[in-house]
Amino acid sequence: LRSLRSKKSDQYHHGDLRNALLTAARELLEEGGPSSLGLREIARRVGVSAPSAYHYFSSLDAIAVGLAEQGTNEMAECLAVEASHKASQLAQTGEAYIAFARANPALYRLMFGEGFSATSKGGVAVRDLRQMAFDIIKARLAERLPEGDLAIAGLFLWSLVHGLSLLVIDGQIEKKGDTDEVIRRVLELAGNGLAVPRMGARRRV
Amino acid sequence: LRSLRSKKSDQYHHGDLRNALLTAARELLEEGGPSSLGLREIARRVGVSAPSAYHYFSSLDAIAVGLAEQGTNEMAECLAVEASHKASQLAQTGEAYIAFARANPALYRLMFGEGFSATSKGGVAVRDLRQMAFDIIKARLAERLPEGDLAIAGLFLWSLVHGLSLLVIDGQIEKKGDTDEVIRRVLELAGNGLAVPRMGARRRV
DNA sequence: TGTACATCAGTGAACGCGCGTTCACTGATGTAC
DNA sequence: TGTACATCAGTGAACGCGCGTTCACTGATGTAC
Repeated sequence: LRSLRSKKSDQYHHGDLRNALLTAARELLEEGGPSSLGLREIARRVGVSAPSAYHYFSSLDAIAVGLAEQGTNEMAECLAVEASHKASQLAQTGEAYIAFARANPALYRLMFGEGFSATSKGGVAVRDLRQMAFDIIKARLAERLPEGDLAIAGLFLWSLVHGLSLLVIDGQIEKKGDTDEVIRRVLELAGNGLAVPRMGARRRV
Repeated sequence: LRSLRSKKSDQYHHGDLRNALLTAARELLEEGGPSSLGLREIARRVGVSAPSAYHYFSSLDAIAVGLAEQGTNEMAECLAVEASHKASQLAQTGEAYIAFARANPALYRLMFGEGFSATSKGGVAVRDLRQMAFDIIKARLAERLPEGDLAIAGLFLWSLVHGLSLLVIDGQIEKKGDTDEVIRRVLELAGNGLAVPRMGARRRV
């Protein structure tokens, strides 16, 4: 490709415009949230006219779906990392999940439909992507739980990490205390439950 | 008030325009999601000119905050309902929380900042409202747990019901099975935890 | 090596739209006398 | 009971804006001969 040979950026043919658009879109997304995504602004950042985007995406919506796809793939990679101890694998998966959301807060929200209009077909495309993420979580759980409990246990764990991710992203956790430590302790409760402490089973304080 | 005496709706002075605007805004919100809120459309629905709204709200953002306030108050009422059995109070509070979100999905999302631009001051106003909801949850927990565990346990429970609410709202739970039953069983896990089942402690299947 | 040509990536101008907000106003209300 | 008046709720027109998308185009590219 010409673009790989020449660094001159002011040439007529860009050479990798699709990726350049996605990259700019992603920066814009993280700067201003899902609702700030705009085709004209994306093109502006790449230094290209707005209509040129239509050679690669059929609409602004399609760009957003492209970002969500990127996000899903990256998240899958993060969750696939091998745990260092088999025993704490679940907690580590949960932490990896939340770490991804914290590193890409607006992308994470986009992946859950924020910014798509209620009528857009992008919204349903994104829902299917989410299912992939869920399947990964369930696969992790399958190594530890009987199959009958899997659906409910998976939903339980997904709800927990999803909710916690959003609360952390929203700045809703109290200031005091290290955030990583707080996350670790909340996930720990996922294993133990909230039941009134049984004798001899002291919870860490 | 004149409006309470007369039913003629085509009079120059509306009489209760502020509430009428909020009501119309709320309907619009639930129809099209937080991003569909528009001052002109709200006024249109009430049958009033757009600028008239400025007698009651300083901006569109202020209307959205007004809706979020309504939502927070209503949610607080839902959570304050006395539990029928002391033992299952926590689960019932969780179910009430999720029931509110399901009944007012777009309002619930609005309460968590969706639809506010990243730079708007409405966003921070809404965050303070959320803290109120959290304090109620913690107050519920305080009746069952030692104070030292309260912050983490509260965050655990809040994360779980928040995440589950959103997943249900988003239509992300599997079709098969009654949704209420699924919610009940997930909340049940909050008490028991995911730990590998201990002998004699059979989980319902 | 040179030239004609098909391909198609990127352009500039324009369309139509609806938005939030401001402004000077008009019309209804209730009160003071 | 009647009239002048202050108040202020609601209006119509306009401003300026930026958006997503379409269109006919232009300019660079690489290939076939």
